[in-house]
Parts: sequence; structure tokens; C-alpha cells
Amino acid sequence: MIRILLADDEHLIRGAIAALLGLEDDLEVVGQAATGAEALRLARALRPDVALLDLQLPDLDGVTVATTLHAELPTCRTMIVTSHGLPGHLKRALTGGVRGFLAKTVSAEVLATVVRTVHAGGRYVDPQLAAEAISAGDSPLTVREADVLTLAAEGAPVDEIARRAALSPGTVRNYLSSAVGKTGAANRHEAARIARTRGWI
Amino acid sequence: MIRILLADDEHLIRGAIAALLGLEDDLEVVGQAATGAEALRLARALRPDVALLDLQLPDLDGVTVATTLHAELPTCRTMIVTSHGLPGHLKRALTGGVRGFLAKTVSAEVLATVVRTVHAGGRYVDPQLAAEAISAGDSPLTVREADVLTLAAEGAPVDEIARRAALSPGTVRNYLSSAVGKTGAANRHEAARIARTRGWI
DNA sequence: CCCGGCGGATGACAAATGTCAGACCGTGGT
DNA sequence: ACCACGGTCTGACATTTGTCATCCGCCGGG
Repeated sequence: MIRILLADDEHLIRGAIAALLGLEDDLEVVGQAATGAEALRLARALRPDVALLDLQLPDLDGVTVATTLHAELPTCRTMIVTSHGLPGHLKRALTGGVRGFLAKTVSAEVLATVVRTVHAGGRYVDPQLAAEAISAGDSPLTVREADVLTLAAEGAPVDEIARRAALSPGTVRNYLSSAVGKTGAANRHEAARIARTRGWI
Repeated sequence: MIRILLADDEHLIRGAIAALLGLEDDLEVVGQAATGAEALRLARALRPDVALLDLQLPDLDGVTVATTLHAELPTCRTMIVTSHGLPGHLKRALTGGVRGFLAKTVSAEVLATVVRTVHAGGRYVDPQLAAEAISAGDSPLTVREADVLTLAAEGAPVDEIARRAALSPGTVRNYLSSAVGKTGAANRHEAARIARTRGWI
């Protein structure tokens, strides 16, 4: 029997997936969490075989939970299931020790199969997401450029970004300018949009 | 027996909800669609009692499907289920004849109850979404302001917005300025963000 | 019939932004 | 020891923006 921990902030979805997985003879959902913190707590208490995490959780995101789990409970395999698959998340997830990464567009049978694969020590990444990740490539942004662009994405003016990043306004403009160049955008807002769709920020 | 049509682009979710609803004695999922067009086609063919629509579908959005359905098949009640509940959508949905509007955070029991309520001619709106809709209020933006702000939201510079909206650049700036004032934002990008979270664009 | 409001436009001015060149310090590689 | 590169900063400049006043035409309500 494979013991599964499920984390998803949407009650309906969580319950529905649990019901579906419960129909399989060899799978058992032993815990359900609505937040990242709760997922960690339950994982420590229940020591499931596989943790099935949604990418977007109210507090921590799924990849962060997975990374922590991977460090604390090496015997617990982690999988990410997501609605919006951004290439950057996939890369972060894989470096964080995640062994399965799928979109919610897959069928329940596929999900169950992947749970078994992952439990057996295998890996599985949604082919379409993998293709997107490869075609999007690595982020050309330096750490600082990404930082600044993240703040810029909220629509804040340069002065505020400068304050929040503890940089001089001029430096912020330099980074933004560089980021705009690297993304091929016309201005920082478009750059932020592009970087986000590519998962670079 | 209440006959239900289910539309959601995520196979896993769709299947899972169908499985959950199928557990209820008086509910039966008679059709499943992954797109808005397919939902309409199936609804015409199957004439379900209740159509359960996701807000975001690949082609048409759930509210559009509901409005069409309401006009074509008045006996078919419509409900919207959504992950991201924006106040504007709720208003559009209700004017389009939708009788149930809930977030995916509800439990399966609630969903089943609401399906029965709606089928019996009642209405149900998620209390939290209703509260947000009321507090967000009506859009203060004029049609043109909303148009221009929508284009601005993609990060395009004024000149491009002007070309795409067939307006003079000066006019575009006037509208944006007015929209920035009405949203209380510091610049158009923040204004676009605010307007989006409020469902105004 | 007249007023107000919206759509649309122009011109002018101030502020924010984008771009560039140049400078200084660490750090890691050769 | 040296160089390249990233991070940081400054200053100068052109361009883009946000803001405001003002104008025109149209339409609907009092």
C-alpha cells in the first residue's frame, strides 16, 4: 500500500483527487493539507511514502515544501501537480528533489501511474511542460536583475524599487535596462511579463 | 435524478469532481467538456438539468457559455465554479443568468447541496466572493478607459496602445491618466494591476 | 433648448524612465 | 599578478510618461 499525503488549497479539488486515488487498491491518502506549513507538519507526523503537492499554496509554494521535505524526510518522494506550468518552476522543482511534475490536465489514471512510478524510485515529468522548459532555456538574468525585475513587476516606480531593494535608483535603472535588453522587451513592464511567463522571476 | 453537465479544462479535476458527484444517489454526471464550445455542443445534445462550468476555459469563458446556455436552454440551470474569484466575473455571471457561483475551496458536500438548490430553482453565491464583490463595487472606468487600460496591461508603450486602439497618443494618455486617478494608483501599470484584481478589465 | 458628460484631440510642462559612459570594489580563474 | 565579470554607484542625456487646460462634436435628459 502506497501512503500518500495530499496538499492543495482548494478543498473541492483536494477531496476529489483523494476520492479518485482512494479508488485504487494500492493507494491510500493518509493526510490532506490546505497550506504548505500544514503539509510539512503532517508529513513529519505521518511519514507518507509520496507527497503530492500543488504548486500554488497560500503560504509557501509547492516547490519550497518539496525541497524542505526532501532534506528532512529523504524517504518521502515528492510530486508537484499544477494548473499553470511555468518552465522555471519545473527547473526549481527538479533541483529541489521533486521526482514527478505534472499538469492538472492529465487523467486520473496517469496520476495514479505516476504515483506508483515515483514511489518505485522513478521520475516523471509532463512531456509538454518539459518541452516548454527546454525551449524557454535558462534565465539570462543575474540574481540582482531578477530581484529588481520582480519588484518592478508589481508596478512600483523606480524610487520605491530602490528603497525596497536597498539600492540606489540609478543602479535599479541600470539593472532594469539590462533586463529589458536581455528579454528583448520594449520596457520594464513588458520585460517583467516576459520573465514571468518564462519562469525567470 | 439530477442530470449534470461538467465543463473544466483540467482533466484531473473534471474527472475527480465527476467521481465525487457520482457518489451522490440523486446526482448523475451525463457529460464532460474540456472547452466552452464542447460544453455548448453537449448541452444542446444532452439537455442536462444543471451545467457546472469552470470560469476559465480555453476558448470562451464560463460566463459566456452560461449566458448562451441561459438564452438557448432556459430549463438548464447554470453554475460557475472557479479558482480565482474576481468580483467583476460574479456580476457578469449573475446578469447572464447564472444561479450558483462558488470557489473551488468549498467542500464536495457543499457543491452537491448547491447543485440541488440550483436545480430546485434556488440561487447560491459563495458568501466570501459576494462580500468581495460588494466591497470592490462597480467599475468607475468608462468603456474606453477600460479598453486602453487592458492594452496597457500588456506593457505596451503609449504609441502602440494608440495604434491598436486607433486613438491619438495624447488621448491615450488622457484616458490612462484618468484611470490612474480612479484606481488610486501611482502609474498605469499599477492601475492595470488593480483594475484586474477588481475585475474591471 | 440647453447643459452635462463622454469620446476624441491638441499643446505645454514637469516628472519618471531608458540608455550610456565611466568609475570602484570583490572574487574567481588563468 | 592579472583579467574578466558581477555588483554598485554616479552623472548626463534623450525619450516617455503623467498631468492639466482647453477645445470640438455628439447625444440624452430635464
